[in-house]
Amino acid sequence: METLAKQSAADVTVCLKAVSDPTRLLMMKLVETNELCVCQFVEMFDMSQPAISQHLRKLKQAGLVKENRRGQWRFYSMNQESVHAPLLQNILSHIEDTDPQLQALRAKEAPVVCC
Amino acid sequence: METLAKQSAADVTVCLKAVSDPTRLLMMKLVETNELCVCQFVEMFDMSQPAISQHLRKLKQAGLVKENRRGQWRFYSMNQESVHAPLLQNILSHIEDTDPQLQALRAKEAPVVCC
DNA sequence: CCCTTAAATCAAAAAAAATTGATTTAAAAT
DNA sequence: ATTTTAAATCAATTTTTTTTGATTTAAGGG
Repeated sequence: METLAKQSAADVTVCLKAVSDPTRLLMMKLVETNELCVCQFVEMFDMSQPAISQHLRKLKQAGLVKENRRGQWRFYSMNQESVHAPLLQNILSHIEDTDPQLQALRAKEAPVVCC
Repeated sequence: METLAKQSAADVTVCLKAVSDPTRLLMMKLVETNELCVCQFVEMFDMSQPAISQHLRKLKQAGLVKENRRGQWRFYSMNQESVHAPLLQNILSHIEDTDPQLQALRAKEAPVVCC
């Protein structure tokens, strides 16, 4: 059961550019099911807060994630309403769940103390 | 009927990086069915020969295309044996055939005089 | 052989993307 | 109101990617 939503080549490029960075691809994989806040990304990826924010900004600009403010935190999750959602899901489905990088990130996800 | 070949996130990134450039994405779409030589790409995309060669090099390094030498010409076509082929096909299937850029390129394809 | 042609390679320049440190915004809690 | 905390934004720097012009390689044809 696959939605084969077609788009222009230019649109596909927007999606691919957003997700062709290893950090952002993994971010999308994490956010496919979960909702995560910025501080969690910072801990998991061991990156500076502005760097994470910039990556999230690119994902948001491409329409791939949606932002959810709750208190002082901002949670990000996959934007299922996006034109890119079918293509993106498709791409993400090619990443094996046993991927070491992905598993390392998920291992860090639990013990987060913030938010 | 879809082969859902899974790969590591790092592998997926290799494929996405190769194809996240508008020129290279369209190159792959053209080469999905056809075999094209360098001089044809140069004419169709109206780009310098070294620029085209560099793009083809990236596609080849990622394993997305295969090279076929015939006389003084080199023909490129999609490498179906690649680990990335299933993902790539999937991505390409999201581009509509009515895409204006794609159609403009295909219109230029016929009157090529070289090779 | 020499000349032509196709296309790769190379080094340099230009353009685009990522990262950083500092600052700002804004929500909550005191 | 003031302080704290989360995260965005900004400007500057660094890194990566793309493009260019020149050169090289190699296949054919005379």
